[in-house]
Amino acid sequence: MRMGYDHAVFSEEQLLSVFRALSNPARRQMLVWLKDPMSFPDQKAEDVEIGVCVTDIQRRMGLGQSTTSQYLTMLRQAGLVVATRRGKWTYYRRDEANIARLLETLRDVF
Amino acid sequence: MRMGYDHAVFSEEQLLSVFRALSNPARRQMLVWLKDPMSFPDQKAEDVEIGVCVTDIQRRMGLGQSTTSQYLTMLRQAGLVVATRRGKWTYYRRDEANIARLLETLRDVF
DNA sequence: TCGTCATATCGCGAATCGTCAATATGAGAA
DNA sequence: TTCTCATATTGACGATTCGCGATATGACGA
Repeated sequence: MRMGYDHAVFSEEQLLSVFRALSNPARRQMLVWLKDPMSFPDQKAEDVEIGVCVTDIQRRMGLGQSTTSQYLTMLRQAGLVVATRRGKWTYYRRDEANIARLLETLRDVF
Repeated sequence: MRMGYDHAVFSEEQLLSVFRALSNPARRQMLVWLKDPMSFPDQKAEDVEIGVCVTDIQRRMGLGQSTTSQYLTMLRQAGLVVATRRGKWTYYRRDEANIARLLETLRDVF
């Protein structure tokens, strides 16, 4: 018995949302920075696994609050990050498993 | 002595043009179909290495002539395909070498 | 030199994107 | 309940994209 996917299948729509999300330098930057949550100045070590909160991401990105929130929503809908609500904060972290099988799928396009 | 790149470097601008080019189902389809030039109905075996001409691509895509030409130009500027003019025809083929090192670069983003 | 064919470029309207300020929602604190 | 903070949603508006038809360019054949 095994887990995960042999051959990840993404719908055209899913693929579209992924490429759209990535065709913006700010959103790509978020994704790269989220690889290392501790690289955010105010990140607490105990929250590393749950992710980084929107305000911290916003400050580092230098974008407006609403823009930051929207971009994170896009990344989430594209399946690139996962959001977890805890108290009044929403933490975002990369969805590494999904990103991995996405990279696998890209071999079909590339 | 070796050839190629250890660590492919793409500028932010180049990456942007790549993701923009791919964030359109029609352009992605072109790229996939171009993997096998002989899959185009009127493709001649002797032209396989040089690519497929615009008209053949257009017919298969079902897009307008100008749209097809523009999309191919985008794919070329993104470094995903190469154009070769021969007589009145322009043949397009995938730039496999560049696509390969692009896929390598994506590991940094993903 | 003409006419024709293959391709590229231009110009367009409709749709979407980029980003913001303003406002709404929702959860703790008082 | 009421205030405040973190986040999400809405509305706006210029910039860009989508795909087209019309037109320009460029190469060949007559």
